[in-house]
Amino acid sequence: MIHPSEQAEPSGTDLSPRTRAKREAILDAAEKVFVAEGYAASIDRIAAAAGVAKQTVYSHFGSKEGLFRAMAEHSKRDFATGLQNGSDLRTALVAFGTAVLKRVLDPDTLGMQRLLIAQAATFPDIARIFAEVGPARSAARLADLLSKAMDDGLLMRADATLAAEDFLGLLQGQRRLKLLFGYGEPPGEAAMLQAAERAADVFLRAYAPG
Amino acid sequence: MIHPSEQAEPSGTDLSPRTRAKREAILDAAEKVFVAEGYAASIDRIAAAAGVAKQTVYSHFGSKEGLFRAMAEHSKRDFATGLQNGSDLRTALVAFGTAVLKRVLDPDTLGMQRLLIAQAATFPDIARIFAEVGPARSAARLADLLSKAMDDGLLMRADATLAAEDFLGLLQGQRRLKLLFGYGEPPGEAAMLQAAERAADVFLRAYAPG
DNA sequence: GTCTATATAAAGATAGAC
DNA sequence: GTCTATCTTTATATAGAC
Repeated sequence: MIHPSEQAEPSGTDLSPRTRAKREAILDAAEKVFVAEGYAASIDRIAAAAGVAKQTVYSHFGSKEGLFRAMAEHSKRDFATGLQNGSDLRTALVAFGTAVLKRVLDPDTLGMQRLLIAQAATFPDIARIFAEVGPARSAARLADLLSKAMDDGLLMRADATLAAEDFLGLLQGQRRLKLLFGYGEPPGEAAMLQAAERAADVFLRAYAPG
Repeated sequence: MIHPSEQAEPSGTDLSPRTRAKREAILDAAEKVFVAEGYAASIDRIAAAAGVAKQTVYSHFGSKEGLFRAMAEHSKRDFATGLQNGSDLRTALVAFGTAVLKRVLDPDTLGMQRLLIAQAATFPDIARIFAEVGPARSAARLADLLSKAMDDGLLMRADATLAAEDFLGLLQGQRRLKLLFGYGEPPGEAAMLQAAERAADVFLRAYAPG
């Protein structure tokens, strides 16, 4: 049951502007409605939210599963977190940590995380891809930074990948999990900065050279 | 729409053994089927898995929501993690850490976690209760232990609650999250022990006294 | 309390006109 | 490509007999 529209990013250039606009509207509506109501959300509601007919949704995406996959793909853009070089280690860690928290604790992002976790058993590949593009990529960049810091004698010698895991663990603590369970409120900017500073300090104590 | 059977643990003693047995069978089946298929699972399937008629499910729990709540309540039993005193600090941390990992990374438990996270928006109270009974209670006990260790000069003076968060963060890293997303395989006993030892070592370095 | 049989509503998916 | 109208299946929930 492979539908031509179910391929990865099929929205090439051979579509009229009007068609492209509708396609985008459907994907945006799907993201909003799926996040709000889960996979149980009906195509009817998504079509209504997008301002199109239900059949238009099926013309574009073939099935509910096709729409879901396209939506996940569509919302995957720029999920990794950058890393600024040049500054001293603590500053870089704090900046990186704040950026990560800002992304993973954002209410909308949390909704998408819940949705993907909920469907992890049904669509294993989708959630997996998300897990790879998000945390894994950030962790790899961080490991690079830490590895260089070890070379420079700023940190004790250790497995840089594990050290990166440690920093991310310290950074997020149980907060992200709790928020996924709906427990507690998302922290503001100030609280996120504070958490990143605390994580950096604890991490630097643990990995102090000598 | 309050149904008498939707109260907390209504299965008192005023039920025949046969009735109680069916009730238990339904709750067990509900746990299994809900975890496997999500909240989208049909009452039909649950009734079939329990070996009872659909109507029997409704007699006991009134509605799908009532059944879901009762199931969550039912599966909540003994979710907190014990803590052994007496041994030295590192040993206690490793034992505690291993016990926590064994619980939160267990495949069945992960399924329940996914289910509750998926329904966090629909039934905020349920997921919240789970978050409280599980991690929060364990964290509180750990904080007690750490507080005493600080009094004894085994750790530097610090906020014990935050220190407990740090240890739990180091312990779980990104592994729990990744598993929730369906990424990677659950670790075996040896890997969990190793992770707990690593977390303990990093933590003790970060919180070394003086 | 427990079963079989049924009412009713809603959702995924399709047909056919423009 | 997009719409309106419709088919078909399945799910929640209920009625009534034992």
